[in-house]
Amino acid sequence: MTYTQGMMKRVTIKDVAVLAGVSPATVSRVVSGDGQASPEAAARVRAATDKLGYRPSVMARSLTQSSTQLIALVMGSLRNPFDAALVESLSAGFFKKGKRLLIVPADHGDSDPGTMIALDYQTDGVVVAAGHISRSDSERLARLGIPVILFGRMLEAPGVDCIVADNVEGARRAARVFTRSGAGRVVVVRRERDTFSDDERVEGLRSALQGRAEITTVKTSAGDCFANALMLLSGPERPDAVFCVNDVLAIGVLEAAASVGLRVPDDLSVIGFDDIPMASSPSYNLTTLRLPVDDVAGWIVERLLRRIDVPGLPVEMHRVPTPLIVRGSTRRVVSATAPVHTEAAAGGMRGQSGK
Amino acid sequence: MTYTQGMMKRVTIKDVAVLAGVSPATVSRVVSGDGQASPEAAARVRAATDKLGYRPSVMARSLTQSSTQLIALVMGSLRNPFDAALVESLSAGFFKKGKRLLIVPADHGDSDPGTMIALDYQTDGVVVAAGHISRSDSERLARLGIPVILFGRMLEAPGVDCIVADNVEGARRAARVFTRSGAGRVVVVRRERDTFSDDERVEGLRSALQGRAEITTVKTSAGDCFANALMLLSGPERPDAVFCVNDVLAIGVLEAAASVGLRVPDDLSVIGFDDIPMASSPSYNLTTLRLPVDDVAGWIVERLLRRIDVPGLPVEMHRVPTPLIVRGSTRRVVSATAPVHTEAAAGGMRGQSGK
DNA sequence: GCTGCACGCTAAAACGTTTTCACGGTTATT
DNA sequence: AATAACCGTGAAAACGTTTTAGCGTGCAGC
Repeated sequence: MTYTQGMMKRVTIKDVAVLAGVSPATVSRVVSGDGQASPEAAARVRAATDKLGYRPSVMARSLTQSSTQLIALVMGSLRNPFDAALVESLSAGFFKKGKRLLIVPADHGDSDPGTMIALDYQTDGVVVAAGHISRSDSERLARLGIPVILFGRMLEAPGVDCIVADNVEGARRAARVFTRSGAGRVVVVRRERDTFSDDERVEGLRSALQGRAEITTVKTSAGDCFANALMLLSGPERPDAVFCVNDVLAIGVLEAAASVGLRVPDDLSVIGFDDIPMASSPSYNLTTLRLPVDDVAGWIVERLLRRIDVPGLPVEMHRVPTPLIVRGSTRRVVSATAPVHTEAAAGGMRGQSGK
Repeated sequence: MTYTQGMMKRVTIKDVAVLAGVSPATVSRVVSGDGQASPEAAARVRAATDKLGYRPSVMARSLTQSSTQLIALVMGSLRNPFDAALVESLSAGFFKKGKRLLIVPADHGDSDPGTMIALDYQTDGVVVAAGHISRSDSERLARLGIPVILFGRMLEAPGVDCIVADNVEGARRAARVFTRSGAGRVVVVRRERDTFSDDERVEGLRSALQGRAEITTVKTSAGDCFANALMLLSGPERPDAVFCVNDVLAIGVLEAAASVGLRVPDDLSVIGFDDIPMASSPSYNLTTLRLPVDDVAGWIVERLLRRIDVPGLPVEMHRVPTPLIVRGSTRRVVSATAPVHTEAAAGGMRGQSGK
């Protein structure tokens, strides 16, 4: 099937103007809504736009105005469900506010493609959801008045707001669970590449466990986690507790434990981080530190819009709480003090027995 | 910490021109690379751009040129890992070709926001990865010379290329596995909302099983799948085979089966669709029809770029093969004729061992 | 009857590019 | 030697908007 080659010209403000019998300026004022126009002129213009199906060109508009309604989102792999959920939530949040998301894959060879694209397209803002932004780049953006939000990492730089999970406190909660259940040998499973958040989580656990348990660290990719955990759990010095810097790794460990016949949580406690949907599935039932996606996305949207509105705002470093979600991968202990979220099981009140 | 309010003006082609001692036209020619310029002029211009950190404004450029290098991606929820992987793969693929992805959340109230945004931003193309595009909208885009790629659904419309999994053949392969293992009661689990692909999959299975098995259909959301499967599997008329329109649902069924103590594949065969990474995890080990993400994304990228280059191209309807990946959730039978991919158990060679 | 003023509108400038046109100066072709 | 082709360049137009400046009109206040 071929079709008419008649690639029609775009309908412009001029077309509307002649049809409505007014000047382009008047059309602009009616369309953008702010200027003054007589009711009958406005009516004629509206009729014309409807008839022609006119839509203003953002490109042309952004030449004279400052705003493009575009936000650059620097994102990495979406293989981790948490990241996928974050992108989805951000996308929905910004869309509702009339902002559009421009995807920039991180780590694609070039240095800081986010900055480049933010400049090329005159983005209203930049959200760095994965990867990093260099100080010099962020300063360059700040100089142009383009605000930046950095997730998962702290950076003290002008025009850069940061939002990071409360990693240390989360890890401390995990440590408390381990010590209560009398874990003596704890293994920390983390990603191969060191990130700010992973460092904080591991360091938080280590300091909280100081002297109470023997700690060893394993680095692995998500893909190899199962195999590595297999070796670890079938070796001579088997740990009795494993802390993973995210749920995906934790699930790999759970798989391995099941595979070698270890009973969880009796023989082995496992705690993850993020609370992705899979964590609560019956076959995993993973105790974890929740990193509330929608809260994160919500804060980012609010904060960025706010900063776009009022450019002078001092930067903010936001910590989002990471409540402990107790499930079946850790032994239930009587909690004396710590406020702990538990999940109401179908029938009975699981846990909750606060003293 | 406050910073200098000095929101510097953007450095424009004029600034470069005066610094290099040439006209803006020459700068443009040097920067865009195609025009003719003397070596020494080019050198001076390049020195100037480097010194000032000049980047051309895509917005301004797109006024005179036709291209914005922007592709609108209409996407839905990313909760299904397949969709997340597709978005990631598309993003990487287009980025490598110099195109940027503009996210448009589908089903956000407005009718066809994809069309709107494609018009507003003068997108070079539109990829509909989730949801639909109406015939009138696609025709409107075609009239403006904006090509559309539709994934997961067929639409005969000018300027719209379609790519769809070979659902019927995939479902037929599943049916063959079921009949070989002597399944008599087959349940089809599908999503609540009917989609083109789901319809094809279900219809494919139904027609292939015609008269050989009793088929009933269950509709469920991913969230309720476990609960619904629980009821189904503990009821009186327990099925001996379940076909799910995607892996996420299949995993819910597997969870439920484990929960009620059914042995898979002895008591129950389960087949999914997509082959998401989780499907090959040891605790699920799901037999499924693979929908190869990277092939899909690759085709979309190639096709869209091709069509942007040569606008007159006749539309194409592409079917991507859906090989059967045999794993542990179905009984192994001696295959006489069908070419079947199996996974090498120990080594982890995915697929490849086809006869 | 003037002056001053708000109103509705248009003409024109501005935004930052690319592209067309024209113009000298070389170099190649007859 | 005359003419044609070509090359590098700059001035200016064009792209589709918004915004500023300005121009009549009608109206209130003296």
